[in-house]
Amino acid sequence: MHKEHNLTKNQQIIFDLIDKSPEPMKAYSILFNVQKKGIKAPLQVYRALDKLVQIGKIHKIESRNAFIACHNSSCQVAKATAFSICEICEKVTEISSAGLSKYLANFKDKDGMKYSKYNLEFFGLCKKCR
Amino acid sequence: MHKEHNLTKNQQIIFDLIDKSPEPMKAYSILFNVQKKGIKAPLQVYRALDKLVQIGKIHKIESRNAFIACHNSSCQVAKATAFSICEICEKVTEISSAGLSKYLANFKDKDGMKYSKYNLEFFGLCKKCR
DNA sequence: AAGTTAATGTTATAATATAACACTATGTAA
DNA sequence: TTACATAGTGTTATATTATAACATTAACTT
Repeated sequence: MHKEHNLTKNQQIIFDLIDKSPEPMKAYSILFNVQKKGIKAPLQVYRALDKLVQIGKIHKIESRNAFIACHNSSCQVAKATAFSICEICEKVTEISSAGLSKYLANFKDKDGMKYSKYNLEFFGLCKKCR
Repeated sequence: MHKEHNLTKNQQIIFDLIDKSPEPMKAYSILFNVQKKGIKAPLQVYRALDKLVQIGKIHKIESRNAFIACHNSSCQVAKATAFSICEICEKVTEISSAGLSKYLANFKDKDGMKYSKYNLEFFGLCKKCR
């Protein structure tokens, strides 16, 4: 569940674009798409992306350097993320599994260390590509 | 458990360097360190890294664009990796937990999809930094 | 010895991301 | 309502990470 943040103009433009995209978007592809709206420089994009990630409106898919909108109301603001990634078509889906998130949130390593955050990426073939 | 691969000269040089490093190494830092051994170009480094990742001798820490040697004899050749990362000192440790790897290897999503591979990164503060 | 596959060396360039600085907008508190 | 702090903007330049393309060499296979 997202605390409401009032997005600024740039943040809103970039969030809307990512939110409408059926697939993760890369920073320079975002840049290309918003140039007609007056966002001209990479830094403007990266700044908006940083903020959107911070507040949990989008997530970064680390293995792909790409960004998707968060559609998981149970995800704890960028603190606990899990994705499935198809290695053929590159489709990415956010996983929301109560069991998984509970298991990982409570995971302790050998030293009893608990973690404040995690990111999990599963790879395989999606239905279509199998 | 690693199948034995005969590393080539470049692969061996680069593996040795990473293996001796107490922390993950970045590609261009590797390049800098092996230039005296005759490896002059980024591509030579990236090619060796690709191969080493493929055969499971090293892993890439995706959130850091850095590489560490695999010290986990139970890790299934780059198919199932988990790390803890300290957000202050950036210390990275490979996690080997039979419970965790069993849980993740058997994880199925809502559609019953099983995955052939995963990568998990936990973030928090290490003992020293707490 | 010929064919195949993997690795190398090299130059160039693509793709991803941040530094630094001057300026503007917004919210908060006296 | 002014002044202060904080966050966001616009801009130029540059750093960092990664791959394309091509000619060559090494190693393995039959």
